[in-house]
Amino acid sequence: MNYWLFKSEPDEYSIDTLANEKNGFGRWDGIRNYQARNLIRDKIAEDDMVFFYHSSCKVPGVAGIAKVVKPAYPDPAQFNPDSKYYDPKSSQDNVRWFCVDLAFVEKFKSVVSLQTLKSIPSLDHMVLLKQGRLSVQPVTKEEWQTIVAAAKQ
DNA sequence: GCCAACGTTGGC
DNA sequence: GCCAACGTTGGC
Repeated sequence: MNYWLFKSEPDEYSIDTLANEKNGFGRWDGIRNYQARNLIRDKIAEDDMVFFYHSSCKVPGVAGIAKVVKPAYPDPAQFNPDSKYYDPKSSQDNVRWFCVDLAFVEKFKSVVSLQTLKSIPSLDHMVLLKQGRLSVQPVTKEEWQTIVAAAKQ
């Protein structure tokens, strides 16, 4: 079982949005970056655990936990001309983009802010702090446990 | 709103 | 295959 961090702008889709999904899961679509695509297509499996990160907002940071309930499948938005995620270069027999389904697990009492993450020395090498822009990224077990512990304080 | 740090595109 | 121009992300 592996750990990941997924970023979302809470104005678009927040941990509360996921928690309130009627069917109990939400589709994580709209990934249009090859590095992120390769991770979800090739590495992310059912039951993997995900930190839900809020970006581009007042207090950026980890807002809670989700879980992968369906591994990678073709993102329908790439075929939909009305979607902002439409990709004319994609086709059914040449699928470019993939999505996964996530289920809500837990919302932290308060966001573990980016500022807090930066202040924890053992997180120095986190991808989040090294490569700020990647929207889907791996988290080590140690990093996972450190951040969960910080959330419980 | 600014801007650094990327990623992508397309001419050559 | 190089690289300039452009686009995007995301913290501040």
